[in-house]
Amino acid sequence: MICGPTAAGKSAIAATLALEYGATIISADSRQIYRGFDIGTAKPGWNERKAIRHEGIDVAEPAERYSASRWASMAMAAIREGDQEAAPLVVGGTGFYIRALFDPLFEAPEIDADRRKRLEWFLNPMSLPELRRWCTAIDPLRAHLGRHQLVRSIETALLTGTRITELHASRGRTTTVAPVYLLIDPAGSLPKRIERRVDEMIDSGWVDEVRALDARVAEDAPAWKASGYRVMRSVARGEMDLSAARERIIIETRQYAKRQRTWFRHQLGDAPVTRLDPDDPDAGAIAQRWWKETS
RNA sequence: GGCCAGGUAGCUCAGUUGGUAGAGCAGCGGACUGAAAAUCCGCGUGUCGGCGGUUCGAUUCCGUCCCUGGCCA
Repeated sequence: MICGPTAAGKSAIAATLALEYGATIISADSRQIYRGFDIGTAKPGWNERKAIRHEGIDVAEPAERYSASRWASMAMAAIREGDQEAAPLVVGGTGFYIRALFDPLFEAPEIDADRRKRLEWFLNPMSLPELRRWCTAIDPLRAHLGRHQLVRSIETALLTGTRITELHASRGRTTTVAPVYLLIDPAGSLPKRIERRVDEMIDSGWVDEVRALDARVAEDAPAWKASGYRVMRSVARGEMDLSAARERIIIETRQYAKRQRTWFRHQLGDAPVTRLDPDDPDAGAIAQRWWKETS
């Protein structure tokens, strides 16, 4: 399990290990799942994908709403199918997905699509404080969360008759794999790395990619939520100039990396964590040692 | 050189009819159980350009100097 903030250099380290030991890489990245969103999500190139087996990339259409549980079952299947010679390397920055793999989500009761749609019709126009009030009444332990979580809490409680809070409590743990983390985080050089990577993306034709996507992908498709893509879309449409967009995207990416760091600081549980600074001259050796201890 | 407009938080600016100041953005910390690159929550002392003066008290008024932009020479 290799994790860390965006642009930290995870994939280079993962690729080295995967090549050397013939491991499969399972991408734990909620944006690389979308077909066509390549440059801005920093997908591995074709050569790399030819040399190393990758799972979890290009598995959904841009307009599809994906989910952590869907990712987790895909990843679990890939782990089971994989040959036993080399353990697969789960690598990515989507902490929530990774946690869903090792610490399974609660069993969600089926919700009737029609009823759900009708309820969302009612809930979606509500202001945040209003949603909060509803959630306080229905499932108070979740009333401090964000908009999406509030809606889901209310939906689940109303349409299944059971609160998410209760579903958590009653969930049976079915963990079959235990994570061993290699946390990659360049202490001070992350902002520079982010800046460099955004420039590389722009140089590789990101604007053209976005222009083509804009022509065929619905404006509100989930894939557009990948950071930078909405800003790039304004550039493609001539509403913003490239240098302003560049600044904005660098900021967005930094903010995302910060949220990732917060996640990895607190949400990894009791699992063993090896820290690796990619700027450390011994980085390669540390990665090797980590792999050997893991296998 | 003269005239005008400015100099307040990292940035863009607001404000104080004299009682030492606050927004947005940035930044920092946090939450997170089927949308997670998402969605949310919390955090603001800064020689109010420098030095003098008036005043019980000046970032605010006066003088002077410095800096920036514009116009005129």
